[in-house]
Amino acid sequence: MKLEEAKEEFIQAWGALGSSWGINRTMSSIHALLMANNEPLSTEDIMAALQISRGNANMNTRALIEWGLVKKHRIAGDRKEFFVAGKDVWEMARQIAKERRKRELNPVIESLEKLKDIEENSEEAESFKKRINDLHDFTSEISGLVDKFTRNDRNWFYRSLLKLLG
Amino acid sequence: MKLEEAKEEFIQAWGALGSSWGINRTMSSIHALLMANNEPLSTEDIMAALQISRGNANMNTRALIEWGLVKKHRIAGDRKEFFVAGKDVWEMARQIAKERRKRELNPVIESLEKLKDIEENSEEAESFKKRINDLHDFTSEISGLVDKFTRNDRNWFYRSLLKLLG
DNA sequence: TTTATCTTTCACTATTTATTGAAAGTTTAA
DNA sequence: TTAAACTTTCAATAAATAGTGAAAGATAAA
Repeated sequence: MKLEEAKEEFIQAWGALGSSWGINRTMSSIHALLMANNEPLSTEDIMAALQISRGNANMNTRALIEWGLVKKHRIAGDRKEFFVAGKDVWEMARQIAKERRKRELNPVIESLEKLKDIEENSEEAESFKKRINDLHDFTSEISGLVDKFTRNDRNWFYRSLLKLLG
Repeated sequence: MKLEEAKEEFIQAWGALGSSWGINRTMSSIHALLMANNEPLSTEDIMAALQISRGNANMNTRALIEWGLVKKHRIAGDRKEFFVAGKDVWEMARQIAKERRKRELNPVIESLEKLKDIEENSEEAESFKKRINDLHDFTSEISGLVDKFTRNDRNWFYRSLLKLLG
């Protein structure tokens, strides 16, 4: 397979993965494009490579920066902004986990906490309370795991995982 | 808080979580509705509770059954089908992990494998190959972990997790 | 069989989400 | 300052996704 062809397929595959994870296709395509290219790319490069509008390119590079997956990069003597993707896969995973915990897990945990105090004591109410409690315990556990994962250095989780899977 | 109020809020929260995970809102609302109710519910019950059409209720209960999150339940002397959600949170998590691995992780791993054989040897190609390799290693590792999680009994993963976090 | 009851399908419609592009805003070199 | 170079915003539009409901398809009691 030729390099350029491989890059295109990679952008496709990564874009598809993103959209099944609630991340929009363009955002993950830009991420893939930047991962596939070592040199920093400008907004114009991105527009040309993915055939998208300036507004779209701008919004999504900014989102990637917010997620901590991409960094701005200045090139001396050029006024344009350039973008580069982080190079470390584990660091990338950590950033994604961190964002998603913040956006998705935390709100659900909060909701579940609010739902804990139900004034009724019927059998039905007790059974509902139990489920809510189980869910709360579970999501808190996962949240704690993700937190440890995002806080620790790269090797910590990797070593533990190898031990776990060994 | 009153029980009925709590149920409604739970359905809301679970629906919102689902949609940020690429699962449609109705599907996760039905799931929440069934989790909130011990007794089996019929399609009509679901239609009434969530104010949705028959077609929609049918499609999404079927999807939940495919995902292994909900089971059909027959009530003697009644021709209607009733539905119940599984009661065990860990079992639920395992089913979701299993489905998502199949639908999302596996295709990406396949793509990455195909991308490994690039005929070029330029510096750029080598660097791209390295990234693809790193990603492949990472996704395979995660896939392996998820696989162990889905195959083993509830306590295995829980114990491993505690060890990992200890 | 027949027929009443229940389930599934699917073309159409509604809703939600993503994208565009032009105008407004910002920055910096001269 | 000014004005060229670049970035951001946002109302309008397009595209994707979800939902409806009526009709067709099953199923099973009589």
